Amino acid sequence: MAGRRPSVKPSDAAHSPVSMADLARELGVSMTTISRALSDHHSIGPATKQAVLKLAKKLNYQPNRMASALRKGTSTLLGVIVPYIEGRFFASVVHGIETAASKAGYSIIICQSNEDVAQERKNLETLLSAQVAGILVSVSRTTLDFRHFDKVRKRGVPLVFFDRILEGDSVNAVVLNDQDGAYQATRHLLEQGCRRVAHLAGPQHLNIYRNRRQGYLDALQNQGIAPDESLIIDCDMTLEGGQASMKQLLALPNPPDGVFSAGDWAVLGALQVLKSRGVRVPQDVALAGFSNEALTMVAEPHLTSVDQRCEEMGQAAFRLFTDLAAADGTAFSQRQVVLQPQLFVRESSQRGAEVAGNK
Amino acid sequence: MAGRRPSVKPSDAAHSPVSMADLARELGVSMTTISRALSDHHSIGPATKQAVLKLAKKLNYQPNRMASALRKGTSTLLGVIVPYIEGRFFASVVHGIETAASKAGYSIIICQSNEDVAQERKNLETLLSAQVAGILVSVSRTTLDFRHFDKVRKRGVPLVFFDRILEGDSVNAVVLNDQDGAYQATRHLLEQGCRRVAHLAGPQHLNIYRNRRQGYLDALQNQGIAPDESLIIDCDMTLEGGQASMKQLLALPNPPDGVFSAGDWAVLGALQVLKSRGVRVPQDVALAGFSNEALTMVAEPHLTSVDQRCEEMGQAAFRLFTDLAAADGTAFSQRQVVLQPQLFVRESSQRGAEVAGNK
DNA sequence: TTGTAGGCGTTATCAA
DNA sequence: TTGATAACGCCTACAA
Repeated sequence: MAGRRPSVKPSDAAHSPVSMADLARELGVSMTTISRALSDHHSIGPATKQAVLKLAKKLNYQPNRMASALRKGTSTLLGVIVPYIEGRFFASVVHGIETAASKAGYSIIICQSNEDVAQERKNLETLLSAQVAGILVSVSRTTLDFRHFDKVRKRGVPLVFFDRILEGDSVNAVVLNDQDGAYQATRHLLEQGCRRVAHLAGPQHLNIYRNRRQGYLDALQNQGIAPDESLIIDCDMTLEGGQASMKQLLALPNPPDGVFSAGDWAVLGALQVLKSRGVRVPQDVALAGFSNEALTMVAEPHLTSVDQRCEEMGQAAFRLFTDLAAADGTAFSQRQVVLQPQLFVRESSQRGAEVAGNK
Repeated sequence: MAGRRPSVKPSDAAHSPVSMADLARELGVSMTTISRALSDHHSIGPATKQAVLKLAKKLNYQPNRMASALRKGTSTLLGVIVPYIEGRFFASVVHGIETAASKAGYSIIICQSNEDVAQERKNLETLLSAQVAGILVSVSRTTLDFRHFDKVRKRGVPLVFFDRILEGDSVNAVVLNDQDGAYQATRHLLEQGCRRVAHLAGPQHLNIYRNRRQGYLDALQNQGIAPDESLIIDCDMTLEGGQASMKQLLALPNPPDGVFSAGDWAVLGALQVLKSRGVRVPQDVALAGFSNEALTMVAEPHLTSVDQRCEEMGQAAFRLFTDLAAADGTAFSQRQVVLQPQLFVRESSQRGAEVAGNK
């Protein structure tokens, strides 16, 4: 191809970018004309417009979004705050947001709160100071009130919460119907013939885990089964936590024949304990988890799980932002988008004739 | 806690942020004074300085980073381009970058190229147009030349590549010593008594997979073993690809007793095939993978794998950026940082007395 | 259809 | 130690 690049010249110093003023000077017209040509304004001669565009391309003109934002008072930057970016869920949501945002001409600034309110507060300041057009946030585990978000509202910056929200407050949010997901999973276990379904419950101060527990209870009630408190185990949703919980359940005088866990790692822990004790899955104990992590397809047997629609959540969050931005601060009426989760049935819960594959 | 928030006032319109001019007016001093007080400039009376800071806090003043950047010609925004954000590797690297960056007062803008050069080109324009202070990039799979990066250099914007780089070109980069990682893994298999070690090789146009293959060959040579071409299988590094590759290997007249895969998903596929055929792991065939994905601890037996030091890579990339920025365009001499991978030995390759646990 | 001029919020230069 | 003033690059009344 092109010959090898000449060795870097020492005097290859920063080449200042070309501005509208440069184009104007070059063409002998005013900056207004340039501006209009580039922004596809009406009232501009097609000839001049073409000339401007051509020169812009030739000189490799790049608009300065900062200057534009400063002038217009609104940028094309979007702030996103997540507890952490690692792990399937948030990474996928961010993927969804970024994809939708970049299509619409927005860039996203990512901040991590590391599950710390203080950091979350700082993130908010950083983003406001960067003049973002909107902020999308999933609150940290340690966020107990909303006061620090008031600044954002006062500034008229659209604010959208996703997944983790503080309940009892009126906010714009995109959430998963965790309750229904849990209901689906539990009902499925019951339909597979389970009579005593246990629940590994997550930290109850988080809305998502409260809702999953409620969905579990709903499914039992719907089948006329009275909940048994000894079958509901508090669990931190880790692998080890799942193992401990399962041991606790097996130690019961009347152990369960099905387990619905609010998380996949915990249900994996449960599976490991069952296998180590020679308990058959799903014949003796059927299992279902929540999140549809990659591990569900690695474990043996494959684990039934509830999918959280991560990408859709990201897309929906972005759309909600654009809606709010379009409403232009006039109607900050709180809007909630609720996504429907989907149960993926796999071997760990399938007691029927043949074991259906992945899907 | 605090009483319930009053219902949203309809006239709760966008409250324009307080600027330096506001502070100046309020205190009856000039904007220059305000600026100096806030930027901790010398030559300012301690009394005035205190007054300014106090008022700033009271009125909740937030500096406008855009205006500052416009004036100073350099922002505190950092652009990051990755092929995709999902998946453990890039998410972790981004985590590392963000953590280091936010400590230093930078915010990061994330772009995904979706493994597409055209998109990558667009990302670059977007970032330049956002006036970022630097760009960190892991090139897409379809990037075959560097021309589109020249613009970045011409602008004097520090450019750092990480993990995936185009070889033969002089760039600033942080990479993993893939060759050594592969060498470690292969040597380990040989030390466990394997005589015929196969290799599942990734797409050879990517430097990382070429280097892993080379490391494999080096280890063989180091033990005086002549490489057997039939034991080196081209694989797309997916689960299915790993399955197919393993079947191919088992069909050989003289099948291998060890497999080093350039990726974890492929080695998982291999494991599945071996188990389904009743071949014992690690006794009959020992396995090792690359990436140290979460799945290595889920599979049974746990999989030996090479860790990529994702977070360190992110940190190192950011540090390299700051170094370049400090050099101030004077010395764009290419600098390479090479990280040392670490082999995590687990059950899938451990033929010794007792099977050591994780870590 | 085109041009002039002022300003977005900040910082740097100069003079007081 | 402080203040007036001019930029940075862009947009947009308003005037021509």
